[in-house]
Amino acid sequence: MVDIARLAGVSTSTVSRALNQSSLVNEETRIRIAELARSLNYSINIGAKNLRLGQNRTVAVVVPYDAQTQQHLSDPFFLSMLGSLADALTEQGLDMLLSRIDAERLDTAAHFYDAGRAIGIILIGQWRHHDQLNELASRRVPVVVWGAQLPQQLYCTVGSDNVHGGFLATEHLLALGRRKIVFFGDTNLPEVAQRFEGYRNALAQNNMEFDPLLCVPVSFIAESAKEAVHDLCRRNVAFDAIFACSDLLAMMAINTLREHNLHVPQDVAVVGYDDIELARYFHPPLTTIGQPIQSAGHALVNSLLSQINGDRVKPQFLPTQLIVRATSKRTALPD
Amino acid sequence: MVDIARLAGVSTSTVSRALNQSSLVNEETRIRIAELARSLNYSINIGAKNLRLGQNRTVAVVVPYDAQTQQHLSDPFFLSMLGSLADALTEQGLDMLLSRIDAERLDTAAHFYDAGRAIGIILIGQWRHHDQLNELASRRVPVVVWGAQLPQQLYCTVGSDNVHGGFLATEHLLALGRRKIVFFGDTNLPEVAQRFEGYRNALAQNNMEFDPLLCVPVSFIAESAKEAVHDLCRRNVAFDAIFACSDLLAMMAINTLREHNLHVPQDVAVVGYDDIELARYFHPPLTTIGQPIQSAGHALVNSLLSQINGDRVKPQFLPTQLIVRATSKRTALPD
DNA sequence: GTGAAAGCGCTAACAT
DNA sequence: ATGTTAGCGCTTTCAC
Repeated sequence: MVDIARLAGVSTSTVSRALNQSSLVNEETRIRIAELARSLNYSINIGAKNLRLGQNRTVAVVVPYDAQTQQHLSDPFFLSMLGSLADALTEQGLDMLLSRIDAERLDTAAHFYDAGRAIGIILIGQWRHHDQLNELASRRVPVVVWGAQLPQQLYCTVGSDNVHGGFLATEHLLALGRRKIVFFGDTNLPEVAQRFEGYRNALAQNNMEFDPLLCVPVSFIAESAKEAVHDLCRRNVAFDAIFACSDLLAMMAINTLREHNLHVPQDVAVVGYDDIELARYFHPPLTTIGQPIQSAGHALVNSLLSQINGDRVKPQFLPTQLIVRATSKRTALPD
Repeated sequence: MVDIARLAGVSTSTVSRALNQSSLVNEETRIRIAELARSLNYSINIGAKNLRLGQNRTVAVVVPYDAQTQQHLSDPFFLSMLGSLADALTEQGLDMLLSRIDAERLDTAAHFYDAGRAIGIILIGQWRHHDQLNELASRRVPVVVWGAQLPQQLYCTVGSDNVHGGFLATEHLLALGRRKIVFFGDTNLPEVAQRFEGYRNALAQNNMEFDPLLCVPVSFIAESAKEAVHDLCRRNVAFDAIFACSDLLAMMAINTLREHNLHVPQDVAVVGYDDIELARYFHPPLTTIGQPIQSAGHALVNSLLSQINGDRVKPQFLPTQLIVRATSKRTALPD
């Protein structure tokens, strides 16, 4: 900037004002300075500007990385979420600092805020550490979490209506006449627990008893669905439907069923969760529960900004929607 | 920091030194300061530190966004790449600033560098603007591009060996006895053009003539593969194999072939490109060309760092590999 | 309309 | 081993 000032024959104050479109500066000099800056490929140093202004336009987006189950960025659902966030942040003129942290230490996400790197944190997935997130919130670190709303929650979440989603999926399978519906998911994770709650609600509403044998604790990595199916077959568990907590699990389950010579949807109907882009292209096209990813990005960013703005923000639910495709088509049931 | 200094009864210099593990500071006071800092959730302000030191540990990762074809972050391949980059950057203690830019204005990516936000740029995909990238490089903006090596290239690329990949795929199909191999891809894109070159090389090596009818300009969005297949069938073009430039295109093509009652691999063998995670889970499991994504992240980051370090860096090729699965199984050819 | 000077939070000579 | 001081690149009072 000092170079520009010298070349333009003015002081740095004037250059600063010119480059910030101040109305106090002469139109003619402003243009001269602007052109000089462009020809030198000069841009204002954002770091210095932020330091001086005590401001910042960066948001940290943090994807927890589960060392145990290895589900990190592998699920396409995350990618859609990142895309949606990138759009929403760009719209607000915010930059996105992307990072991964150990899912067991969600509290470390605060570092970006403490170190002044970011004005707030968007955490994709809440995993098992409700307590750590509460601690962040009580420290007044601006944070929004994509996940489920839990009792005694101090932090702000945005998430889809998991209970309703689980209910929709199960109700749909029941309406098809399926009676032995397997649930695939790790109920230790809050979101999955809520989907499971919806599953049980649907059963209860249809006066059906819940069979613990049919609830299989499957992590989010695809291989675990494969093993789960093998296991069910090995143990001769009778089932005529699967509700899987992610599309990836559903797809993997379908492929594994095929190995056991079980047909989808004739022998086993399958419903997934997320409605990732590939669900539509899968064979057979996958019935699933859609989450409104586009709104998700905006909702997360808006919540964060309100919070930074000092407003009290409430957890937010986004609607879920049943998308019926071929894996749950009505067919003559095998006996 | 001044607060900590006051509370610890020392000067800010001492606090600074203590927090930076300087050996000049008394062990006892260092511990006292460290504990004070922890209890106050204090972290050094990175912006100020960077300003003072004239350093920076942030790399901008830029994903061009093609307004025309809308391929932005939708391809799972990008996600793997982001994951790989996140790993490689973290390993080096670098932060990742993620953003999307208009694919027609790749030069705007330099802004992050000019504004001091990042020490360099990693661009995922080179698209159509070789010239803009050359301009960046001649301005000495540290930049590495995931893409193809082109003639008269001033910037550094890292990419898979596309020519070889295209060759492998085509050679494989020819070895299966396929004779009318359709190529799906937009040869305006350098990487695709190279895969096409490999395709033609394989044909030439087998003394086969290239039929322009069989080269279909398909963009990277899935829907275009669908239309392309419909179009081929409508025009009664005879073909017995497809080599698609991405797995997504291959999958979509397979689904569309099914609508035309064409069986994969019996009627039409299919080979994709990328080996995305879902390729293995698809039905039938997809034969494809694998790119070493894990090494890709490291290669990109290392190239960038060498460049910043002042070394001359050369474009880098990563090996491609044929992964044979079910969509190209040897079968009795229909006549 | 423009310039001089102070200060954002930090570190590194240079003292002591 | 610790304190003093200057300055990183910028913006913004306060003068003129």
